[in-house]
Amino acid sequence: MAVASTLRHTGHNHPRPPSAAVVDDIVRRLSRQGYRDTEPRRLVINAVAAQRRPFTAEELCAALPCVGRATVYRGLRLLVETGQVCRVLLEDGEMRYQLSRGGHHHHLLCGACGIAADLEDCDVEGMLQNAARAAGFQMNGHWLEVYGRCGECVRP
Amino acid sequence: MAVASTLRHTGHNHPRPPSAAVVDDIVRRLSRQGYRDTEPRRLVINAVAAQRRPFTAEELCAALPCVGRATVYRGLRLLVETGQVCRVLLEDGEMRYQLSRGGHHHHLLCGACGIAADLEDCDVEGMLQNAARAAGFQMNGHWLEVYGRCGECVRP
DNA sequence: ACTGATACTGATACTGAATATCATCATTGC
DNA sequence: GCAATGATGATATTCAGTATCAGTATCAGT
Repeated sequence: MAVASTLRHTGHNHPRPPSAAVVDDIVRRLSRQGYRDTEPRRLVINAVAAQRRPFTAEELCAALPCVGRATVYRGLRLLVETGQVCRVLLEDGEMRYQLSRGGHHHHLLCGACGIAADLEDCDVEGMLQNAARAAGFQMNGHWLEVYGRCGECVRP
Repeated sequence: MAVASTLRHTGHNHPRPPSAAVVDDIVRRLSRQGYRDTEPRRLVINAVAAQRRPFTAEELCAALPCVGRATVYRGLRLLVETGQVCRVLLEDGEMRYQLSRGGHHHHLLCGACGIAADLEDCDVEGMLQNAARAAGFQMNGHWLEVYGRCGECVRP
């Protein structure tokens, strides 16, 4: 039902060389939880860290032709479950993924170039808590995405 | 990747008798946009209006064994596109649908019984506008879902 | 270093939601 | 009524995601 949105793919669109430190960090955190350090898994993490914008599981598969589909999907799911990758909901309902920089945050999603920036220092929680309580509802969590145009795409 | 959540299905769970006025209203609005008034389509609208909680397309198909699958899917999509049915995002990422009572609003989603109440009178827009602008972002829209427990499910 | 328990991999098969196709039918404007 | 055309639904198809399972790699304990 979801339809891929047409994105204007601008210059800042190349996969970035993933910093080894970031990848090592993730592997270490997985290790601490009993997950092994394998080459295919490192390849997946590497590819995830190389993405510049929210990606789909299929895109990851395409970027990793030498890693089995099942392994890519399992690796991605593991990263989501351990909170190292966060889900990003596009305006049309499509679900994508992105390396999480940790902690609770929301995304500013540019409909033109597809970039997702993090929105921090925003106290929606408090406001929502109050509004929910007023409706006799006990709030435990929320999901928020903000759509629009990033600075790069507004100016010209 | 999304997994169906286990819901405690409480008493307030029967499909409600859909008010003919609501259905007629929807049909009239579709008519105004050039869509025909057909029996299968009315059946779909009827079933949508009868739902007590957010539903999936498949649930709708199951509730309408005498209407073709394709027709159910087309009907539902039409209602979403014309803004008469809104999408509801569950905490686990599953997408469901619900009859929209019109206008922009957010949902209070009970993880226990699955009910979705509307959250009104909540000025997240303003706060988000400011936060986005501060980040050099031009906000055009947003998606917000609130998760927790409804009054019914908290009390006992 | 060796080894055994076991977590991981990946080719393949499978599932299930959603859509495309297309001959037939129903609705609406005239 | 009647023609134009939008809608229907059986069927085939696509595609993302998962289950299976035999074989492999990893790592803790020796």
